[in-house]
Amino acid sequence: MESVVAEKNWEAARSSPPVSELKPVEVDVIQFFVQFAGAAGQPRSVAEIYGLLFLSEKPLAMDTVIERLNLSKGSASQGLKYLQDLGAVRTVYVASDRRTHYEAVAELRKLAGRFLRQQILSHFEDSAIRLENIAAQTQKLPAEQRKHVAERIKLLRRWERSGRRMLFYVVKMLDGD
Amino acid sequence: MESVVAEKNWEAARSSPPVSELKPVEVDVIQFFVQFAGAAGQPRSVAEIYGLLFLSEKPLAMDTVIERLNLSKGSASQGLKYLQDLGAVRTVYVASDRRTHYEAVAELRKLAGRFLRQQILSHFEDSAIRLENIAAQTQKLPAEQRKHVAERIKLLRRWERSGRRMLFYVVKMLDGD
DNA sequence: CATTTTGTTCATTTTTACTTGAACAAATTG
DNA sequence: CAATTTGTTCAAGTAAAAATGAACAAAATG
Repeated sequence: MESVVAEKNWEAARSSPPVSELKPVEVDVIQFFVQFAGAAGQPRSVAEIYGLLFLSEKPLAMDTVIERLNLSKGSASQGLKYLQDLGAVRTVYVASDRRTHYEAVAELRKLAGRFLRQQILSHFEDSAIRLENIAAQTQKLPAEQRKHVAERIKLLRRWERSGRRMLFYVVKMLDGD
Repeated sequence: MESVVAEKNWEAARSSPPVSELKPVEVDVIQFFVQFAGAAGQPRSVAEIYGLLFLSEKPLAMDTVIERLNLSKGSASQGLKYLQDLGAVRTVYVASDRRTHYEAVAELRKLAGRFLRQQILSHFEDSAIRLENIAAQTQKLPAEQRKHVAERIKLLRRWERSGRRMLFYVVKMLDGD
């Protein structure tokens, strides 16, 4: 019995607004984002932050994110910065509160479009040039090998163009609707 | 002087066919695949194996792969199995050689199609059901929250459908050409 | 059927990616 | 301008992913 009372006192004596546990819905939605982030090669903490903001009715300050998700200051700061750079989160001014508040960008176009551009398209950046360089090396090869290798590299260059075209196409589809 | 001779003897005495170092072109092409694999969340060793086979004129046995890439037996075995399951590599029978030989599947359709199906599409598998479950939970929420949360989950479901549709579309594009 | 070759499996090690927390800087408040 | 709040950075710790190599199994050879 005593222990219960003690616990209650401790609860009551805690620093001002008691940290609200995540509600079941929140847990599930965040979990949903986390699982997707896994597929997209994004760290768990980033997905958690986005999920929390996505479901939140109003913008949240970093403190709140830290408390509700039990994250470290570092992860929260870096994660929010990352999301902001990605364009998945934007800052919001809240009157009479010094702290920066964040809200989720919830438009698939922007979200997916920027993600594809930054995470995937960037990998195509120098690949064309690199393939040129490789193709150049072909010259120095003995005749028998040259033919086959050149063939393969030609194929690679076709793939590169196909991939690029397809990506642009997908991005365009997203933008258009 | 003696030491040099000794080295030469040692060289000469090595097990039958000397392990050929990777040629510059091979290094570059493999490096190309490795960098791409990074973007696609695939392990380096797998990319190396595929790269080597891609450029090889004839199918290679596991031994050769191990020697030329300096891989462990384990990595080679697992990597080849993985690539085979993915459909990126196929086995080839070579007369008068007991060992299994492997060659790269070099058709973008098959390659990318299977990759998208196995690595991405699978993540969409249960997501629809999970979103249903989440939506159901909405009922238990106090009225004020319910509206907003329900809205968000509806949005999520739209995203899920969009993503799915787009993926199917891309896969179809690949198959069709 | 003993021996060698070929290949798989998996516990362990190594490497990489992620997270933490403390030190610091900058802005704000009284 | 001292004290507090807010936020960033980064060295160090932790967890997750990948690679290794030894033990094992299966098939082939002589």
